[in-house]
Amino acid sequence: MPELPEVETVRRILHERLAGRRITAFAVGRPTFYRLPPASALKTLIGESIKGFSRRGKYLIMEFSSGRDLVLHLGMSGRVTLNSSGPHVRFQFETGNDTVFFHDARRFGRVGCALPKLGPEPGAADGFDAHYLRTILRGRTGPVKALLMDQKLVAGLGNIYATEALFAAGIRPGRAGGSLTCDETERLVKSCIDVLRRGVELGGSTLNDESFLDPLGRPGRNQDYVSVYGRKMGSCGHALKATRKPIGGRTSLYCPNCQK
DNA sequence: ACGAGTACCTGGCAGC
DNA sequence: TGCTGCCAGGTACTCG
Repeated sequence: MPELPEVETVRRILHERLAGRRITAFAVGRPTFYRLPPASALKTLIGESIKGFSRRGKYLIMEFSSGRDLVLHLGMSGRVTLNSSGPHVRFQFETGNDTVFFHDARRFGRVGCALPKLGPEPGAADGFDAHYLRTILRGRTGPVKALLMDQKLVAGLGNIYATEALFAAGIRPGRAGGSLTCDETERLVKSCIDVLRRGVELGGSTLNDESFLDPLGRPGRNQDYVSVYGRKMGSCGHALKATRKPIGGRTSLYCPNCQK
């Protein structure tokens, strides 16, 4: 499922390939997302020139020279492909010699949505530091993993990277946010930045069947460096456990030996 | 303000 | 083999 590194991988490829191009056609598939601008609104993008692609958290932003933006969220099964169609195409557009397809089997993706309020991004010069993390965790009784995945507090982390960051910092996912020591908070800041940076450098994570592929159909390489997520044994050599209660509605893995 | 729960959706897979 | 039913997960919503 696309988190910050996967979305950034998509952004880089689309930007490099499509910046400066003009939209010549736009088509909407069926059934579409339950939230998508009407086809008539999308059709008004025909003739617009693509200034480039930017990103905020997990949101991909298509910027036009006219000043208009189209905000895209890939949900958990969204994919963008260049010149390669397939099932579950929700919309597509043509520009130059390329056709860009937006696929989404589970239809959790969104298009044209307004960018919501998002927290700072780990690794960006954005204010995500130990002071900030201490401030948002102070007094919180909810599990630290749920807080890390709350996009209003921290932008970009989903289940995979939050799981990995907590493992790297030696902190159990179910710990109350407010229970972290200063030392743990500092370790967690560093590990969030590290796991996301490595994910971006390696072109995202392509786990077994939850296959992320970039717009050119290439898998990421970060899965070879995943320590916990989707594994039975951690990279530390210990058997992993799932938290008794799901966190934020999803199962959470940790190493009972290395994470306190 | 906070935390917990649920709807949204469907491919894939475990279990019978 | 073929069926059922459950699980995965990001966001937005409701409820206490």
